[in-house]
Order: sequence, then C-alpha cells, then structure tokens
Amino acid sequence: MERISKAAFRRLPRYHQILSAYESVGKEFISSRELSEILEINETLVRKDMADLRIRGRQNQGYGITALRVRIENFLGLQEITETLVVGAGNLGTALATYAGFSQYGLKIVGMIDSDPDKVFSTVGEHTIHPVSRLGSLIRKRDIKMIILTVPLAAAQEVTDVCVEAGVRAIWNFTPCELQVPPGVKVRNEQIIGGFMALSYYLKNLAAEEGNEEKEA
Amino acid sequence: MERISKAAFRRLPRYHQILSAYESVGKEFISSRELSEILEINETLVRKDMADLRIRGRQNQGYGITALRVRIENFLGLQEITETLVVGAGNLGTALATYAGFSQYGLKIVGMIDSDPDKVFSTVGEHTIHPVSRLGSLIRKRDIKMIILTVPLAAAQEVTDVCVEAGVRAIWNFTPCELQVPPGVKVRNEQIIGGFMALSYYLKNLAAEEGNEEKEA
DNA sequence: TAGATTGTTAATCGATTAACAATC
DNA sequence: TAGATTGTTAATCGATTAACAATC
Repeated sequence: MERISKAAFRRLPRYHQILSAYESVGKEFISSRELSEILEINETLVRKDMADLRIRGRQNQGYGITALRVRIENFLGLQEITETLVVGAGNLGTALATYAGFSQYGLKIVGMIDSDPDKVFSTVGEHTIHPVSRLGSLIRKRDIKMIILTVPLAAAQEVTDVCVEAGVRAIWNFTPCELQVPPGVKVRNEQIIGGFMALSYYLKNLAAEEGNEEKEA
Repeated sequence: MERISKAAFRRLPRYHQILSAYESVGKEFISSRELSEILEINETLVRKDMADLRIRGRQNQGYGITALRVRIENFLGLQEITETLVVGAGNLGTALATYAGFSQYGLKIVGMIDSDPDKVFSTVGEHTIHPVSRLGSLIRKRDIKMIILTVPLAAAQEVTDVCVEAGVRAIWNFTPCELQVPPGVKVRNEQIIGGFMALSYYLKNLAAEEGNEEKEA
C-alpha cells in the first residue's frame, strides 16, 4: 500500500477541496505555487506531497486538477461507498444526517439511532430513527463498519462498546469523550471545542501578537 | 507571553477535557503515565508539555488536576468571555447555537444571522435571528471579535469580508471555503470532511493494515 | 532564448523519545 | 529502604525548506 507522511495525509482534505473548487469553475491546471499560497505552506512542500502521491506535473503548467483530485479520492478510498449510522439524533446528529455534501465523498447515511422513545420511528429528512435496542442488529445486518457518534458524553462509551461488539471498525466521534476501544478499531475525534480554544488564545493575545500573526496555529 | 510548541498547543484541548472528566468524579491528581495512556502518546512528552506550561508535579502523586485545568484555561484565555455571532442559521448553525457546552469555555453566542426572510426575527433557543443586512452594525455595536461561520460555500467569502471590515479578528470557519483574509485576522478551519477521509482511508486499507493499527492518524 | 515551473537532494528545523538523575 | 514518579538533557526521528538541476 502507498505510504505518505502523517503530515501530508492531513493536508489531503484541503488539497481536495481546493481542487474541487477550481474544477467547478473550469480550471484545468494548478501550480505548486498557487496551491502553496492558498494553503499558506511552502511551495516545495506541495511538490513533495505530489511526488509522494506519485503525481507528475507538467513544466510551465502545473498539475492536472481532475487527475489530482481523482488520485486523492482513490488514495483515500472515497470511490467506494461507506455506509454509516448516525448514533444520536440531537441537533448535531440531525445536522450531519441532513448535510447534502457527504454523498460526493461516498459517505452514505443509512439510518439514525436514538434512545428517546418520542423520537424513535420518526424521520429526519429521509432517514428513519431506530431505537438504540436495534443498534447492534442493524450494524450486523448491513455489515456497517463505521458510525457517526453524536450521543451525550455519558452514553458515549457504552454505545461505542455495543458498536464495536457488533463489528464496527471506525468511529467518527463528535462527543468530548476519549473512547476506549480495542486494537483494530480506529477513533477519529472531532473535538470541536479545540477550534475555539485556538481562536480564544489568539484573541486574548492580540496585543502581544500584533505583527507576527499566522493563519494556522 | 508564554510560548509552547504548536504540537503541544494542539494537545491542550484534549488534556483539558480529560482533566474535566477526572475532576468531575472527584480525582485530585493524575500522573504523566495516566495522561499518556489515555492520549496514546509518550509519557515523557506529557512531562515536557507540563514543564512548558510551567506546571510542577508532585513526586509519587502526579499533577494536581484542578490546578492544571485552570492553568490551561488561563493560558488559552478561557476565563474571559468571548462574545460571538453565529452567521448562518441552517442545521449546523442551529446545532452550534443550542449547544449548552460552550458556556463553560467562556464562549457566549449573542445572536444569529441569516439571509432567509422567513427565518429572520424568529428565534433558535434563546437566540434571535437577525437579517444579514445588520451583520456589520451588530459586530460594531457589540465590538464582536469572533464569528462562527456556517453559511453556504457560495456566501462564505462575501460574509467574511463584511465581518472583517466591521472589525472581526477571528473566524471559526465551518464552511469548506479557504477564506482570504488580511493579516491580523485568524481563520480556524473546521473541515469536518477531513475526519471522514481519515476513517475512509483506514477502512479501505484494513486488510493491508491488519496488525499495525494506530488510534490517531 | 528566457522564463516558468517541476522534481530531487541535502541541510535545517522542530518534535519526540531515551536515558537517567533527583526526590518524595 | 525500595518504588514511584517528576524533570531535564542529549539523541533520534520526522517534517520542512533551501538550493539547484532539469525541462518545456
């Protein structure tokens, strides 16, 4: 399997999104310089990332936008559909379940789960809310490998255990819980408050920082 | 002003959250070893981070949990209130505006903004939705330094320009747009899809990865 | 051609880890 | 005391950048 550095891996979503934006306005090529300016990183670093992805550019033109976008998608496995359940039908779960942008990345939400009897069997957009008692059987029936976790903190570990027991291998964790999982199960923490903390630090140190700001902490 | 490395800075939210969790069950001390196991990082790295924060531990006991939590909060400026507007009252904006957890970090939402006349002057929880025409004046009137941006991609840059013009210095960006801002304005991108991409890569390479997984990409 | 741009290597920089002394 | 743990330095590792050759 191909290998790129962890740091390069983290840059792929941003490359992908810039490429999509440029593609949608009909641009065909983009130079390492343009990419580096948008991302505010070094130009050489962009070329190195491309080399790691085994993408060749053209002299005087740059990199083919569509080819590069498709390369990133294939590298990340986005061309294959990933079926998932949204576990927790609160505000955030509802926002994620109704977000139209996921389908272009192969992410397909096949149902929602909630413990509240008043919500169960109602629908959110086109998704039915199932009772938490059916969580395990739904995962098994559809062979679901990933769940989106948006339950309250207190329920997070318990729900995770059920999912892992049923065969889930990846957890997209929107709760502020440091989940315990066995080896072979990957957790991605979206600790949203971290973003605010970085901005708070910046704002509270504005006077001291003035003159040496950076866009990315 | 105190300085810590970028990498250490990114770990602060996770330290903070673990400390809060331990504190809420009445624990008073935590060792570098415990922290390192929860975060799956090296024990020495935890001690180095504590040293950088000028926090001293106690032999045989570890670090005082409350003191450490308060230290991180002060370092990040969380003890001071940050007033903000949620710009874009869609599903995600609504979810963020109604999230109760922000107040403990000093984050105070003082209003919402939307361009849809059907939404304007209605309320979300305790927040009133104002028309986008009042965005600049609201920012000036309340001297708002940060906004939460959840508008559609196509409106993101335009709205940003209005906010920056009115004096905003920090943008918590939930849109998939690489915003252009002048020096002195900080953008924090919450490119949520990036989380899914990391999990997709993991799932699609499970067979090849089997046996050398990591929890963090 | 001159200019623009890629691709690669070596040097530098920054972050992590190993080793170990200090101490309760 | 022995064991547990912090704190610090030096070594290592990984990521970024500078320099520059290649080429359209």
